[in-house]
Amino acid sequence: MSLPHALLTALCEKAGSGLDLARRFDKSFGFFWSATHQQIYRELGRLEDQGLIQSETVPSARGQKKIYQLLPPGYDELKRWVPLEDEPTPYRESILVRLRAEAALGPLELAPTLRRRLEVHRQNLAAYLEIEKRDFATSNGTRRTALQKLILTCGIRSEAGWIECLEGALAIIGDD
Amino acid sequence: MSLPHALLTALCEKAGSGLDLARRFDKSFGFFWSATHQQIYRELGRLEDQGLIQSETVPSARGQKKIYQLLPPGYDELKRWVPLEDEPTPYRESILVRLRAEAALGPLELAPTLRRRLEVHRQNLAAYLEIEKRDFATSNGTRRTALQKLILTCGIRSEAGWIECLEGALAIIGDD
DNA sequence: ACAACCATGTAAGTAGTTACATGATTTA
DNA sequence: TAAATCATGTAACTACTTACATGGTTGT
Repeated sequence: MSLPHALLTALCEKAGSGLDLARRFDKSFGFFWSATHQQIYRELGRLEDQGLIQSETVPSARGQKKIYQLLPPGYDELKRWVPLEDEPTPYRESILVRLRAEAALGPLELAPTLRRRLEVHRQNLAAYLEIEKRDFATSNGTRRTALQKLILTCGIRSEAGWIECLEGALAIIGDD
Repeated sequence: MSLPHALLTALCEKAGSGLDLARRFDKSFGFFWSATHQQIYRELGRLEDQGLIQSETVPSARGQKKIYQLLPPGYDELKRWVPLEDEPTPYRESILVRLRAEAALGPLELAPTLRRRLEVHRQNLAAYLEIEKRDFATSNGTRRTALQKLILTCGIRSEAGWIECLEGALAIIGDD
């Protein structure tokens, strides 16, 4: 439900085209709000209809690019939204459902699936640590960078948590 | 997308009515797959149509209860599903979007919202620790209880992670 | 010429949310 | 007798996913 505000935030940081945004959502931005390019294009259209952002068609490179930028009303909307009450995202983790079913139904060859997930989270962790080293090497900068670093730390902690959880599960179910 | 399998797992553990399941999903089960009663009733209907579960209408207490139980085909379907490839749930955390916007737009009275979220996660953590103390006091039981404990530990770690993250954010933005 | 990529979309389907409806039974 | 709780649903809506469409440009 906060896709529009995620996009406004991204555009506030830097103007860009739909594809630019899709790429940012695939990388760093997508850690806290993932979205596909279809969602992004549709939502950019809505935000422009509402007068919160503005596009400029640029006949650059290949095809035609539409560079979006934040307008003052979009700025205001974002400021209004930020301090609103916030509910935790409903938790839905299919891997934990699988583990619970495995607990109830006995050995079911779940180990390969767990190992694949483990590999994914190890790679995520490595990527986040790389970003931390590259972008936040120098300790405490501004309030802004401190907050950005905190968000990254949150992601690092999350990935580390998954790794511990999955290693623990593999230790219990063994190699089936 | 795994609501049907979450329900099959819950019914595999113990038969029950729609309301029973809704209550279980509000408590322990909901930690790894949350669902509202509307979703649950609809999905139970579908699962019965597919012949995976069976209901027996019991004229008990108030109203009429429909007790569902897992049928052999439901059992088989669950066994088939457990070891399938599993993708991480797309990450969507509006509070992190708010923090990122706060980083970009300067002080915006976000502290009260952060404190409310912090309180939620402290209560969740306390509840999980209570369950751990109550249900998993004795160390290593069966494989089954070891897995259930692991899932709980995963939840404890997640809540502890949020608490650290939110305390860190409050330390940076102060009391606005 | 053809593959790979840039760039923006449409269409159809599934999953989840929000609001409301219904009726019975216990408790105050 | 009114409120709270048990118990099961329907209807309408929004968000997200999956598959496909289109057309231009660069590199081989």
